[in-house]
Amino acid sequence: MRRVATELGASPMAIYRHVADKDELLVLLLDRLAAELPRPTLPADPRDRVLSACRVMRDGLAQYPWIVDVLAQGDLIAPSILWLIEEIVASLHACGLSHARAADGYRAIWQYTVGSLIVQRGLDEIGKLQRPPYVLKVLTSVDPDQLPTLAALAPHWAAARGRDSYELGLRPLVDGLLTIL
Amino acid sequence: MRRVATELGASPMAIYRHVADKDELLVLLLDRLAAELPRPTLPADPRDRVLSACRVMRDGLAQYPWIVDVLAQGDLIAPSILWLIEEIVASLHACGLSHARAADGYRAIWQYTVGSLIVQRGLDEIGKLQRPPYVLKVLTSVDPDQLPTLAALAPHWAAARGRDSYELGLRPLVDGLLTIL
DNA sequence: ACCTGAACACCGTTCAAGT
DNA sequence: ACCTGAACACCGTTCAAGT
Repeated sequence: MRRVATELGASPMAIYRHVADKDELLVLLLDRLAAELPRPTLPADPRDRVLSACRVMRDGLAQYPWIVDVLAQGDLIAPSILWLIEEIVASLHACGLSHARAADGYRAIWQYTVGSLIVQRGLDEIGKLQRPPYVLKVLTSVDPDQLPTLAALAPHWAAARGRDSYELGLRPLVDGLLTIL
Repeated sequence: MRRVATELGASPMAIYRHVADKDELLVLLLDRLAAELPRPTLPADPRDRVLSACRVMRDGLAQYPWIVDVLAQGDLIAPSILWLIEEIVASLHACGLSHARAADGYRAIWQYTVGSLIVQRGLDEIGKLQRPPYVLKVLTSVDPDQLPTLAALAPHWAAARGRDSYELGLRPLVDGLLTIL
């Protein structure tokens, strides 16, 4: 709030005439950014449509690193992004899922998306600080006798850093959701 | 740091003789909690073993709400929990995944787990505050003409609050990871 | 070797006062 | 109707000084 105020050339309290608290300002900001999000034409195939809509959601949320902190607080949604959620649940439904399963499916996708964004942000922050990642150090210096598989995976962790981490689980997750057992 | 200090009956700066900064204290604390985690006997079937190990990880991390904030910072790992990660990647490997795919699979599972914990914590916080959830209000008051599927799902969101949100996507995700296309 | 007190540079927010 | 200044109750952390 103080930083915004000085950037506006006003006192911190001037903001509180227009907004109840920090949370309200963040919802308004989030909603404005959501409204500016492009609405790309999505594939006709419902399964591809789910995947594409998810990627649009992820990319939109990944645009600003502070959004993740807001999402982590929970109970915040941008009304002007509802069309995207509709797109996802409608496509899940079109894939043959019941309404109940589509709702659960969206929740699972949402959880995965939030997690991916948070983990990615963490990696980016470490990368910016030029500090060697502690997680990587621990994972690549395990005792091969005690933890053989982990030791064998050592070279894979560093290689994985670069690739898009969202795709890793998105396809499997959506595949799994659409495979009714 | 100040709260810990007063709880110990010492000055805030006394802590800094034993620990470099807040992060170091948190890793030590996280590692101690991880060391105390029970090591249950996991199912022999590798697929069930993955699922069980994931649930142990989730339950361990869900024990204290502050852990989520620490994880959100990124680049923190408790060395004394490596046996569980070994368990997961070894089981994925035993299911037929290559080392590279097992590493990617673990990352996907990790992302989903972090997301699930964060979303769940958010819901719990709102529940504690007795405030009616804003997300729920928005989702259950959509225009049926504009967003028909979302409107049809309205009753499902409230019902979903109670159930365990981790299970929602864990099975589908692991199923999807183990289904090589 | 271990701890303390004062201080710095931050937060979000309340409250009374100004125009 | 809109804004300001001082203040409150917090943070993590530095730095010099104490025993």
